[in-house]
Amino acid sequence: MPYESKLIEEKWQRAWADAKVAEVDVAAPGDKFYMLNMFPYPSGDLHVGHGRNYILGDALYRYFRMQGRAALNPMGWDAFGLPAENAAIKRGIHPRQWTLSNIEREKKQFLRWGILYDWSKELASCDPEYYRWNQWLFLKLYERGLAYRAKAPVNWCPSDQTVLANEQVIDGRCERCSTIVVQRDLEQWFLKITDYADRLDEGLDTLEHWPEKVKLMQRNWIGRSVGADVEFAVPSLGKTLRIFTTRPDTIYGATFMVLAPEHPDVAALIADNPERAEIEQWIAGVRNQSNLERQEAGKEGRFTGKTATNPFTHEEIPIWLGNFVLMQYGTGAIMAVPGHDQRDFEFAKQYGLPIRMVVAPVTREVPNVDNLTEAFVVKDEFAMAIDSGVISGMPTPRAIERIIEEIERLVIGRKMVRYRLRDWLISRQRYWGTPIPMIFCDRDGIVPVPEEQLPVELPLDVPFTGREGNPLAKDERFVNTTCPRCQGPARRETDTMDTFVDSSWYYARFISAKDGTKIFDSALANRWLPVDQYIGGIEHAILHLLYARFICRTLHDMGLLDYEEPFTRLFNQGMITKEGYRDAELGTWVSIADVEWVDGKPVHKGTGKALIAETSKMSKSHFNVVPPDELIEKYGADTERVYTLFIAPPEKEAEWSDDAVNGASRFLNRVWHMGEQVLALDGRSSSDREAVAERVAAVLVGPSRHPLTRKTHQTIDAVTRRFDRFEFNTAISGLMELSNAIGDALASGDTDAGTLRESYTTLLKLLHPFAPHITEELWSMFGNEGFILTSSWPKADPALMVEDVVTIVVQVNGKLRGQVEVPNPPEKDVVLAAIRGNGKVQQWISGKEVVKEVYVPGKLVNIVVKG
RNA sequence: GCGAAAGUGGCGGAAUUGGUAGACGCGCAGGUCUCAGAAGCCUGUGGUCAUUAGACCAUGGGGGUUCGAUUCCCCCCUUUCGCACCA
Repeated sequence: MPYESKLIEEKWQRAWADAKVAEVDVAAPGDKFYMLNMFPYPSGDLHVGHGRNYILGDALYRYFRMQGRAALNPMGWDAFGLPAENAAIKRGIHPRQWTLSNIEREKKQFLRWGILYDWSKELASCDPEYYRWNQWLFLKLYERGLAYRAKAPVNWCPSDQTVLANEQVIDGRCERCSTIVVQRDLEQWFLKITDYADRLDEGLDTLEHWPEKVKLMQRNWIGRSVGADVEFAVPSLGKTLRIFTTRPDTIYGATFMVLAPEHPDVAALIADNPERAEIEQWIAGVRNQSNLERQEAGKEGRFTGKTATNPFTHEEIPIWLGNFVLMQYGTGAIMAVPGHDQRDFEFAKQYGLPIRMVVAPVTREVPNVDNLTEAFVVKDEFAMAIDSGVISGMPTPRAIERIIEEIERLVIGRKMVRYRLRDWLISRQRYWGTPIPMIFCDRDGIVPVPEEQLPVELPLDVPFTGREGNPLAKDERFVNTTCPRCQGPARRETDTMDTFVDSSWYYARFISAKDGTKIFDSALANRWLPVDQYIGGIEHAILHLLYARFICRTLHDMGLLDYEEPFTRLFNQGMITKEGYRDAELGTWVSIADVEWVDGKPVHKGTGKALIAETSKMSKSHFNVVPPDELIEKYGADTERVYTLFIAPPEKEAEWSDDAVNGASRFLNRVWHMGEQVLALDGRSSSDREAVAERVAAVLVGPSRHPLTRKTHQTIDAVTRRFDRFEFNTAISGLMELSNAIGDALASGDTDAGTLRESYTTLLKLLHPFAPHITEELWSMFGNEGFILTSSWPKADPALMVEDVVTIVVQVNGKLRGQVEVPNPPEKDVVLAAIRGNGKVQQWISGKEVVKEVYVPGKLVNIVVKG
């Protein structure tokens, strides 16, 4: 009987769905295991690259089920977002309709892959029943002072009349229309993630099962720096300017100050400067530049005309403005120490400002300032302060501590920890998102929408032109409302929330997805959270995961959750790439249908122009997408699953190869036909004396120590360990080895039916997470009741795993001279060959007299050689 | 520039604590079956030399530790990724 993947797969997909095998009663007791794939944005078609992510999760889910865990594996949709709105503008489909039809398509695809989700807990962020809790969360954050409104510079596309996210700005231009993006100051809503910077940083230490890489990226993003804030007096203004520095020990070398052009005190500083007009013009120019342009322009600055007093040297030092000082970090002002900071050094050189050395290498001469080509930046034990008052002679780490004490004693500043992290700007001038539940009243100002009025529903019948900003702002029925306080006329906030807000707490909602009375059930959430295994792409290493960690802490502080960390274990799978072809001159991508091969080189069919082959992420615009449908049609979903996990270690990027899929297909076909052979064998021998003798022998002598049994138990052990370590590729190779061994045993005919059957059914169980349909079918063909999915994971018997190995120790005059392991029972020749073949051991043997050779199975053998 | 990870056949990649480098698969070659092809099955497949037995060389390069190094240590080279004027 041929292996009919299509029939088998449809059959079992229906059976699992009918039996609701993946539905979990969250109130029932059990050894809970919450696993979660990052919920997808429903963009339409899923390709094999997406498949890797979900197949991997499903394999794990099935493994945990077979291990007897109460595994929960829910799925939902990150359904708000820009692409839906763009589709509406481009094709005249309502974002909601577009999104919902995509959800249907993707859901079907999950089913076809044989992925088991608990669909009873499905959620979509564009559903008012979901986003009302998003709004509720916002109100709670507002109550706690964690949501605030402020003016901030944003990316504005003058052509599209809208704000763009940073990701939507490509090389300073609008992603859609290529118009140059400008900076605009707008009133925006922020979430105060900076209040949690320290806790988010410290929490990383508790995440033992997160990839080091992700933790490091988050740590860098948060950017914790320890230093000091110091006040510098400005006598002419009668006030002080506060700076932040991580190197207070270099304060004796601070020969000037630099402020960001946006600094609030700039106006006062240049008020009576004769060059004021020019300086203001320069500031305006700098403010208009993007960060990139600003950096490319090099170091530029202007002298304010005023000076500040260095609190330690008591010198008057000039106050400059500089394009390299950022208003968003620290205090927007620095003390410049050109001798020991490269940026200050470059600025000083450019404007001829004094440079002074106040740190020197411990072991070498003090570098001569005049010959200096770069700043001397060393802050370890091998540097010390010089010419620096009380800290002179101290190694840098000690000098930093000491000078901070001094700063605090003089009450001119204090020790300070600062973070690079900025507050989270969540306003989007976009339609397809959660409306921010706020009302503007002329009398009462900003008034939150009362909880009982939630959700503030997104009106569905709005026009989409794509050219007049947010359509929500044009909808008078939505905008005009009454003030909850004074009942007078008021206007609604028309900005919607960043969709990262939606995804920052969805994992908790799954536990009580249909609860219409609260955001989630705390008691149940505390039982099921945190997520035991979270799976998703590395592209979310910072934003999504950081926001989720932040919101989890705010929920914790509201008393809704016992946990601060939402995800115990994190796994980032790698991307699947594929070769595509692009025009050698223009760089534009060409459809594979238009590629023709001439002398082994790709050329364009129509024009004959040379093409370059380039491997990249699967994308429609690169014409390198592999849709799963044809693949499943031709080989079956099980083949795609096995191939996808076999292709490479799961965390690595992997290149798709249409040829290599054959390998997985052959493997499953072999397993299928082998099953038929084992079944036939079984039927023949089950009633005869051989089988009875086997069973008697098994009881009397203990289990078989047949090599196939040993291989089977070694495989159980290896596959189990590899599952725990996410080494799916080698787990599958181990299963291929076992299947080869069974095939050999079948072919040679020297293995009894019982041993073969035992090994084969074990293979089916171990293979099930990877190829669920075929194994479920074969399992039932062997007359087993119930799903293989709900059967138990095999256990390896250590006694049956051991290879008999003899370790041979070669000693010369009692001194260890070599050691080799050889399989038991060792023939004399084998031992000698092993010794000769093992590196340099032969040199110790040759010319010496072997006085003793002992061969004892399973024991250490000494070969003592007389020197 | 700063930080991190990684370099093993034609390719994807294996190799518990240092212990027969190249498992498993792709590809390739030969064979079998066939009128022929496809699929399947069998055999071979790191390099050099050798008719064979076998020998030597090989895990980016160089050095070190060790009886023994893909693995541990030092230096160098290359690639990829992240951050990027964060004081």
